Amino acid sequence: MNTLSYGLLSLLSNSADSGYDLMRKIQPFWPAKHSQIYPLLAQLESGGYVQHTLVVQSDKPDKKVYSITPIGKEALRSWLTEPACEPNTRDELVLKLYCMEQGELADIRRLLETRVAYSQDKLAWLQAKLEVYSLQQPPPPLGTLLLMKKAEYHFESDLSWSEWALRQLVERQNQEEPNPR
Amino acid sequence: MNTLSYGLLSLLSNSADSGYDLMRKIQPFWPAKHSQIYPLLAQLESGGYVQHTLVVQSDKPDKKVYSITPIGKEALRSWLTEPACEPNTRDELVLKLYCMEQGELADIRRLLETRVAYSQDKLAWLQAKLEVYSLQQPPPPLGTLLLMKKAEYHFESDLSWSEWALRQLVERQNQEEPNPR
DNA sequence: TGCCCCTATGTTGATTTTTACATATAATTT
DNA sequence: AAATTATATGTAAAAATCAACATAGGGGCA
Repeated sequence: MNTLSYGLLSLLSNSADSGYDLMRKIQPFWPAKHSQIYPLLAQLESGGYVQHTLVVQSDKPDKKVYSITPIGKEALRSWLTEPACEPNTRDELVLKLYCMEQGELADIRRLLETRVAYSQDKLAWLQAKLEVYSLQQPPPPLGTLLLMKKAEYHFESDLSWSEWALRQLVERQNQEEPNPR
Repeated sequence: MNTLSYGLLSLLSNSADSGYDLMRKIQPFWPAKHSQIYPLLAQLESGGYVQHTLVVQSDKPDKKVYSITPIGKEALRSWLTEPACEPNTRDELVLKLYCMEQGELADIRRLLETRVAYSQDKLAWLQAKLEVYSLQQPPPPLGTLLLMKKAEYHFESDLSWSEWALRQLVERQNQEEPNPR
C-alpha cells in the first residue's frame, strides 16, 4: 500500500468511480498515468479494499465502477492517524531560470509568459468550479472545499510570482538596450 | 539527458560544487537522493558535460568539486530554447484531507497544525536568506532571486491556506460539540 | 571508549513512474 | 470517407526514484 493506493481509496471514499475518472481526478494532487492506476485498482480489489461493477454504456465504452469496501475504509482510518510526508514539487521552469544567463532573454521571457498563461487558465477553471460548488445543495464535503481552495491559493500565488518575474525580466531587457532609436 | 541532469548542469553554471552540496541545493526544486546524484554526475562527466577536481579537506572528508564545461553550457543553451514541462506537486496531506470524514477530527487537526508549522519554518528560513542576499555585493544573478522569490510566494500561500483550513476545521469542531458545559 | 551526527562518496536492489504498445466504441472534424 | 479526439481498459519494458547497504574521517557527547 503506497501513497497512490491510499489516494485512490481516498477519492473512492467520497464517491464510486471508474479507473479512467480516478486517473483524471487525482492528477492535481498526485500525478499518475492510467498504466499505473489500472493495475493498482486490480491489486486493491484482490486485497479486498475495493470492488467493482461493470457499467454498460451506450454512448461510450463500458466501464468498471469501483467502490470502497469496509476494509478499504478501515485502511484509510489508520492511515489518517499517521503523519503526512512532506509535500514536494518538481518544476522544470525554475531549473531553467536558474541558468538563464546561459541563454537568450527572449527564450526565458517566452518560458515565463507560458507560465503566466498556464496559471491564469488553471485559476479561471478553478474559480468556475468553486462557483458551481458554492451553489450545491447539499453542500459538498469539507475535504473537497479544502482541496479546491488549496489549488486556488496555489495558482493565485504562482500567477503573482510569474507576473512579477516577467516584470523583472523586462526591466533587465530594457537595461540592456536602453532607448533604441 | 533527463531533467535532473539539466538541473545539475544549471546549478553548476552558477558555481562549481560537490555532489553532496548539489544534492542539498537541488532539493527544493527537484528532490533527489545522493544515490541518484552521484551516478548522474559520473555519467555527465563521461559525456564531457562536467569535470571534477579532488579537493582535500582537513576538517572534513575530501570531496570532488564539479564544474561545467563548454559542452555542458552548450547543452544548457539548447535546453533553454525548449518549452518547460508542466510543474507537478505531490502532497500526501491533501489526499488525507479529502477522506477526512473517515477519521477523527483531532487527527486531521494535527495534520494541519503540522503543515502550518512547516510552512512557517520554511518561510522564516527563506526570508532570512533573502535578507542576506539583498545585502550582497555584487548582487547575485537574477535567476537566484527569481527562485528564492518563487519559494517565498509559495510558502506564504501555503501558510495562508493551511491557517484558513485549520480555522474551517475548528469551526466544524465547534458545531459538533457546541458549548460543552 | 563508545555512540551518534554531519560530511562525503559510492553501489545494489526494490519500488515507483513513465513510455510505448495494444484494443475497442462513439462522436467529431476534415 | 477518413482521420482525429475522447472514452475506456489493459500490458510490457524502460527509466527514474528511493531505501538500504557500505565505507570513512572528524566532532560532539555521555
